[in-house]
Amino acid sequence: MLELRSLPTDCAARRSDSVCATCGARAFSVCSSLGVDDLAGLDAIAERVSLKSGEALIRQGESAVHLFNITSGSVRVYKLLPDGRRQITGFLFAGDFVGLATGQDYAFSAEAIEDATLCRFRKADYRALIRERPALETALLERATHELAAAQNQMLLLGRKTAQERIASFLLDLPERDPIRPTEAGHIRVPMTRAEMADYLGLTIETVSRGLTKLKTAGVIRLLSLNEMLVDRPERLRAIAEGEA
Amino acid sequence: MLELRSLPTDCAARRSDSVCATCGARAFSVCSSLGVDDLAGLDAIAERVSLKSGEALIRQGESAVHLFNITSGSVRVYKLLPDGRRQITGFLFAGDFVGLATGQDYAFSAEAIEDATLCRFRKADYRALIRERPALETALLERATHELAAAQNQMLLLGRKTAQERIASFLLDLPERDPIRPTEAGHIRVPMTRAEMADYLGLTIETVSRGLTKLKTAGVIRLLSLNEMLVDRPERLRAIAEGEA
DNA sequence: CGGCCATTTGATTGTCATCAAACTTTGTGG
DNA sequence: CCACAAAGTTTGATGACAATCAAATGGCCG
Repeated sequence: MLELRSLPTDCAARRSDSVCATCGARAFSVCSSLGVDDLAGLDAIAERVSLKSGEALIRQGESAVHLFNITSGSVRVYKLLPDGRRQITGFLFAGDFVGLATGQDYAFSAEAIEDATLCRFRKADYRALIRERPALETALLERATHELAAAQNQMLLLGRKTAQERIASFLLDLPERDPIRPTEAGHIRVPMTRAEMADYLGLTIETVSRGLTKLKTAGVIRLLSLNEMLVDRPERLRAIAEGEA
Repeated sequence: MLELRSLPTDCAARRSDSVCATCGARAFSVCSSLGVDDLAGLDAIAERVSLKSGEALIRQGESAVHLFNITSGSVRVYKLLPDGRRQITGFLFAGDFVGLATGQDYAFSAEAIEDATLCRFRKADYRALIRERPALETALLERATHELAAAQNQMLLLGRKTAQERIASFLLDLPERDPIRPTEAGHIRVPMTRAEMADYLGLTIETVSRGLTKLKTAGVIRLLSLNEMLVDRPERLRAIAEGEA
């Protein structure tokens, strides 16, 4: 199911968010995403993985042997209850890591929500590498604490915000997480479906749809297509997200 | 407001969860909590802090100069919405760190929910120390990833579980987070109020109270006092928590 | 063009919040 | 040690927001 190729060695040289000529990946590479200059060691232990929309890279309960860094595309991370209820705990984009958590088995699943490319590492290899490169570990710790802060925000959203507030918050957060910046300001790329938004926001599809319609009717946003929105009144959106309306 | 004393140097030697003769702290010390042997350097930059129940150690929005490790007692970490709605993002106990997140200002508040003692570090000092001791950073990264996994569980709880499932989940998780183990199995120490439980579970006080009463009526738990419970049917509690009932 | 799936819109229901009051525990001072 | 006040908790009645059930519309791909 996973299409594998070896990682071109000069990928370590990529620092910008432009296209990499060798491996064709858009956006950030592992190296640039960590802000570390010389990570030649990473190439040696990395495999390149291509996923089509919907394909899984991590399955809850399986042995946690790999660790991934997203090169392009988007990924959903989620947990399931026995009866099938799903909570998406995060959307990940180019530059993000998946599977860092220690532990015998994966405690979550991860799937591409659009075609994606990734770098794959064996955890054992990666741990060995880290021992020689403290800068790598520092960068990872910084990332982990950022993710923890984001997780706390999401808990506030899920525990205490109304449906309308959750939707507004989501529209504000999404563009600053996604490294693919659209040309126009206020333009939001929405690579996920309504069902995925709902499972991320702790709502149903219908409530998400109604909430977006309400924002549209209020003149706060425009729905350019199912996957593209335009924020006409960002200050209004911000006020709604914080419950000040 | 904060009572400060210098940290006795031999605190670094503590490895068990017993009482420290020198500084009087119960449970884990910084050192034992990280599983690192020789952390003499930490003592040099640590201050000892005592808090009475309700006192704050971190205030949302203030400059993030300090970092804490809890020596004894319990702490609530929370975020507020402008209109006062509160989400408690976690309860912390002896051995836990608070304030690791990078960033100019604290993005949350933290207060003691019962009398507590802590070790306080200046972030700048602590960063300098880390540079010389990679083992410390490794331990912190491990902790951070554990906390991330816990945060994902909490998102599942807040986004997709019913009131009854949330309460059952909470009663199952609490004892394994709290290092103070009661003598009897199935005995749960509940150092927080119903209001705090509610703000952690995304519910109201009334719903929490009703849920506990329901568990009691069903013969799943007994309420020994407001702050002590006994689980009579753990398998039942687990089934409820996972939505299998 | 037709079929399928995702999304939107509408009607109704249910769970939990809100409002309200009684009860219990805790701490304080006489 | 008891009496009282204050805070926290439980229990009850009602209401609101979002879920569920249901149907129509719209977009996409063969």
